[in-house]
Parts: sequence; C-alpha cells; structure tokens
Amino acid sequence: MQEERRLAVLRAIVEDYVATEEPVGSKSLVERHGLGVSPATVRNDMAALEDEGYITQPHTSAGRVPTDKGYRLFVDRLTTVKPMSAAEKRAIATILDGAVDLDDVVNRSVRLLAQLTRQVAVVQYPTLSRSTVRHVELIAVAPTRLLVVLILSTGRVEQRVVEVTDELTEEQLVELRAIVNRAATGEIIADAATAVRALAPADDETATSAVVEALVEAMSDHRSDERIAVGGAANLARYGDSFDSAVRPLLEALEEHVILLKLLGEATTGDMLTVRIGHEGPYQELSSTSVVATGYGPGDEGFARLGIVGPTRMDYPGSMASVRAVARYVSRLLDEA
Amino acid sequence: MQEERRLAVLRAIVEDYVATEEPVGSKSLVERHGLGVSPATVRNDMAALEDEGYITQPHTSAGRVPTDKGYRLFVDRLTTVKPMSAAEKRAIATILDGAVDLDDVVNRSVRLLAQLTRQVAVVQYPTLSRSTVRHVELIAVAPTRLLVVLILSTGRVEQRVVEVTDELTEEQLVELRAIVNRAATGEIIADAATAVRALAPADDETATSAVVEALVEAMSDHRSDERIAVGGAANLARYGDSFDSAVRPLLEALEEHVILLKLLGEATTGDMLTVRIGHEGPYQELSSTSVVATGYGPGDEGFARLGIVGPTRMDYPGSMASVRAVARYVSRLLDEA
DNA sequence: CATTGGCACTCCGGGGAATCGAGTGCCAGA
DNA sequence: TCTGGCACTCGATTCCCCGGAGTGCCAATG
Repeated sequence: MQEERRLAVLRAIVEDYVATEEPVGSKSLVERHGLGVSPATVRNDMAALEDEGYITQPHTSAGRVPTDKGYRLFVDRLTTVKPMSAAEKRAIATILDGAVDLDDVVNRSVRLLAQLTRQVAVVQYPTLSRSTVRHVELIAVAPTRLLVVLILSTGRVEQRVVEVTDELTEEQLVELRAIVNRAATGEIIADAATAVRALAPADDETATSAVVEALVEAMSDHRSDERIAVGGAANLARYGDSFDSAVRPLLEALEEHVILLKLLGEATTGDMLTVRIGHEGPYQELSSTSVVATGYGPGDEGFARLGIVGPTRMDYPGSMASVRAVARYVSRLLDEA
Repeated sequence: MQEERRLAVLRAIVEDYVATEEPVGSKSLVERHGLGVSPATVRNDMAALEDEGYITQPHTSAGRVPTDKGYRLFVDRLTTVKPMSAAEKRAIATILDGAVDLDDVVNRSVRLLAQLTRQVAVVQYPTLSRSTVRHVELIAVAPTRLLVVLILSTGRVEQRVVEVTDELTEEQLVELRAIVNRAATGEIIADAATAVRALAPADDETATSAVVEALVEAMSDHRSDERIAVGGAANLARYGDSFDSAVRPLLEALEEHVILLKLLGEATTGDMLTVRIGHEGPYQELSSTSVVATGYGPGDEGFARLGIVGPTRMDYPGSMASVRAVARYVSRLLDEA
C-alpha cells in the first residue's frame, strides 16, 4: 500500500513543519518518525506528492513544505480532533464559570481561546435573533419625544429615541406600554417583531406607529450581529519572519469587524467546525493565514461564531480541539442562563 | 548666543531623526537646515549636548540620536503645537459630525486619531460621573424581582436586578418609581447618588432600600470608567525594526485596558495636553514608546481621556496638534448633546 | 515493481575578510 | 569663538568561500 504510506509521509511533513518551522527533508523525516523505509523511498513519495500539489519546495534542493492543498488533505483525512486533557477541560470550566454576564462570557472566551491556541481569537456576540424580549419600556423625555427601551433575555438593551407628532398624556403612555408589552414580552425576537408590527397599520400616523417602527427597527438591528471581541493580538509577535506580508494585513483585518465576520464564515453553516486554509478564504492579502471557526450558542443550532485565526502553518488538531471545546462549553453556559 | 544655537541644533536633530529614522551627523545637519555655521561648530555643540544628556550616539562615531531627556526638552521648549490646516479641520468635522450616539462618537474618534497620527489611538469612554440622570425605571420581572434601569444623559444605560423580600403591588411600584425619579432625575450622577441614598435609612429592610442600594451601586459602578476603544494597531507594522522589544509589549498592553488607562494618565490632571516620553511612563517594557494624551469631555473640566501611543521617535508637534484638535471637537460635540 | 544504496549536483546559509564611508574628536590657526 | 584639516573608529555592505542538507536519477536487489 504505497498510497497509504504517502499519506503518512504527508502527515509527517505537516507535523514536522509545524513543529520546526523549517522545510523538512527526507532524511530527518525517517529519523523523527518511525516509518520503516529508507530516505530514498520517502523521496520518491515526496516527488509524487509534489506532482499532485500537496507539497512544494521553497528552492531547488531544499526540504519540502506543505501547500494549502496539503494542509487541506491533512485536516480532512489525516487528523482527528484530539480530545482535550482533563486538566484543560477543568481550566476551561473554571475560567468560564466565573463569568457574570454575556459580555463577560464573551470576553473570557476570547482570552481563553487566545491562551489555549496561542493565536488570535475572535468571538462574535450571540445574535439577538434567538433571544426573547423581556420588557419594553416607554419613557417620555420631552413632550413629543419618547425613549423606547428594549430589554432582552440576554441582558442586552437596545434603545431608540422617537419623535411623535401629538403630545401624549400619561394615561395614553401607560396604555401604549401595556399594549406593546402584551404583544412582545416573552416572545423570541423575530416573533415579537411580527407581533408588534401587527399592532399598527402601515398608513397609521399615530404615536403607536412611530413607537412600533422604532421597536421593529431595534429588534432587527443588525449592529449587535456585528459585535465582535478580539484577543491575543500579541501572539502575532511570534510570527517573526514574513512580517509585512502576513502580520500587517491581519492587524488591519482585526479592526475591520466586517472582515472578521466574513472570515469566521457565514452563520448559516451551523455549528460545524470549519477550517479555512490560506487562499481558500475571501481575502488575498490573508492568503497565508488560516481560520478555524465554529458556530455556538444555546439550543441545537449555533447562532454566533467563534474561532481563531493564525498562520497556515499552525497546529490544526490542537486549534480545532480548543475551538470546539470552548464553543461547547460556552453553548452549555448560555443554555443554562 | 551659543546657548540658543545649541537648542536649535537639538531641535534640528530631533526633526531629522524623526524624519529619517537614522542617527544624524553634523554634516547633513548643516546641509538640511540653514544654520549658518560649519559642521565643526555643530560638532562642538553636539558634544556639549551629549554631555548634558540630551543626545547620545548608538555607537562610537555614529551620528547622534535624541535621548528621552532630549525629546522632553524638545517638547517643552522647542516646539509649538502647530495648528491644523483648514482641510484637516474640515475632515475632523465631517467625520465626527456623522456620529449617531456616544459609542459611535468614541469609535469614530479612535479611527480618526489613528488615521491622523498614523499611530495607535486610545479613547476612554466618558465617565458617568459628570453626566446626569435622565430617568430611572423600575420593572417587575417576577413577583419579588425588580429590574432597575438607570438611563443617563449620555445615552448610557445601566441595569441591575434586585430581589425584594415582600411582593410589591403595582401601586407601590408606581409610587416608588415616582419617588426615586423625583430625587434623581436631572441631577448629576454624584448628587443623584446622595439624594437617592437619603431616601432609605440604612437599617431599612423594605423594597425601597433594596432598590436604593442597587441604584447607588449602578451609579458608582466604575466599569464604564474602564471602557476603552483602541484603533490603528495596524500602524504598529510600521515599526519595522526593534520588533520584539517594542511592538510585543505594546500589543500586550493594548489588550489590558487597565494598563492603557494608566498610560493615558490620571483623569485628575484635567484637560491639559500631556506628553509622556519613554521611561517617564510607569512601565519599563514600554520604555521606547511615548504617549500623547489629553482630557476631554463636555463642560470645562475634562472627564475622560484620549490620546495616542507610539514610538518615542514620533512627530510630537503633529501628534499633539491632532490629539488636541480631536479632543476639542469631541468635547464640543458632547456639549451640544 | 517497489525499494534501496550510491552518486553527482544544487543551492542556501553562515563565517570571514576586505572595503567603504559617514562621522567623530582634536588641534592649530584665524 | 569659530573654522578647516586630519587621523581614526567602527558599523554596514559586499564578496567569497565552503559546508551541509537535500535532491534527482540510476542501477541493483528482493
């Protein structure tokens, strides 16, 4: 089965290259790994692997380096996500259990991920779409001006200021508040939006309609979708070589949350662990960085994403394990709340 | 007046070094700047300046480089904050005027500063302490559970959940809400806390006391004091040399908001433009970075800080001008709101 | 036919040696 | 007090050489 051995060789190359950061040659390969064949044989395999595009050599007669395609094969077929040790699990638990609210959970997760993987970690705040409305509050801040406050089960608060044409009496306000709350409270946000919208006909011009409009807007506001926490940027300092080409665009991307979201992947892919290697991503400038991400969130389907981004030359099994473990733990945490 | 010329030489050295990033020698100095003396004369001055500790040479018979002490003198006596051009002012205005709320103002400011100075920008969120209470809302979320919402003039919302021992009727709730609002609404936050605390004697055990406690806590909560926005980290990529020694600790500091706050300086120093050069700062690891910061905020006295942090070898006049201009504009913006 | 040992070849990277040149310090003279 | 001249220093650049790791190919072997 020379085919099988070839894959073993590829795996060994990836592992060695990740560990040493240097092109790996046939001789050191057979020494470090216990493949029971001679360097010459390995060389033949390497030549074949190179023909197929899985590895490449930086210069003539240097060692081999995995290509993106090689990493892809490695991730897809040559590795299993290695389970976390009990100690690591405990560490995750202790760190995350101390969180007091949603913001805290996200911040702790991001630090934890950065620490575990020694890469840059990115955590998207859970979307509103799955949370429920806890309360709607209307407050008159001026005669014809209302402050609409939307309080969600996650503890998040959205607010809008609404101008109304007619002055409202206190009784009208109380009544309106009651109506709106009756429609929205306890509903998940999408349903609440529908229910609230049903309260006012489109051509209505009363205060109700203005408030309804603001509420619907607040509910469907995607700003919180775009909220993201980033951590572990200091790990970029370990890039050392290839600085301008790799670190600079990444640093820029870290401040563009829209780009980060795109990197994490579309939320529609669910809670699958996804790995995007180098050029597979949407940005050319980031062609030497990979992303390991997954969906997470309470309930069955993930509704936000978290992950890490680092050089293509990274420890995929370890990163994948960490990302998955953190995602699972956070999801459970959110489930309980 | 050889003393005067010496200072001119120092200024020229600083300017050249900042521009070229290379040690500057006597010959190129007299060429680039119009001091009407010979290189030899300048050399004598340089020797004197070196004796006094304002400049130093990296290696024997290389050019001279300013020391921290040299930069200090430069900043204190040899430079005036150069006014911004009309175009720059317009740019500041257009960018900041588009802001829709406090978060937006802060985010835009941080980007703007980073863009103007090409350094890392840091903006502290305005503290609650100077803002006024717009409204207090009490919401029963369960029979013996109240959600206390504190809405401030800045648009910030603080919330607390309170457990009360006795069940409250709707009337009691309305009354309590009225009492609390009468005491707090319109007051600046410190006064409001005092007023609210006066509502319930310390040994009281009623719902009032629980609510009061939560409110006071929310009002004095310092979490928002610590909120900080950072931008322009990509500018660190321009450091090029001295990477591990300078960029790494800075990247680490950027994630530790407590450290950033310390770097920005104590808020008690008011709205003075302060410059901290290299080792003058509280952290040894950041001995090759400087901070240009100032207080800002509505009203006369600054109550939050913003600034930039970059290499000691930076364009101080330009940075100071940008920081001050942005601070002023933001302050005016907050004043209007 | 896959595997292996042998062999010639390539080329990167490190270590000197030589050179260049910008810059300095010092001194004597104006 | 300033200036020109001069000898000296020393980091950076260039060049060269060589070692070593690695390759590709080929003929031999099980």
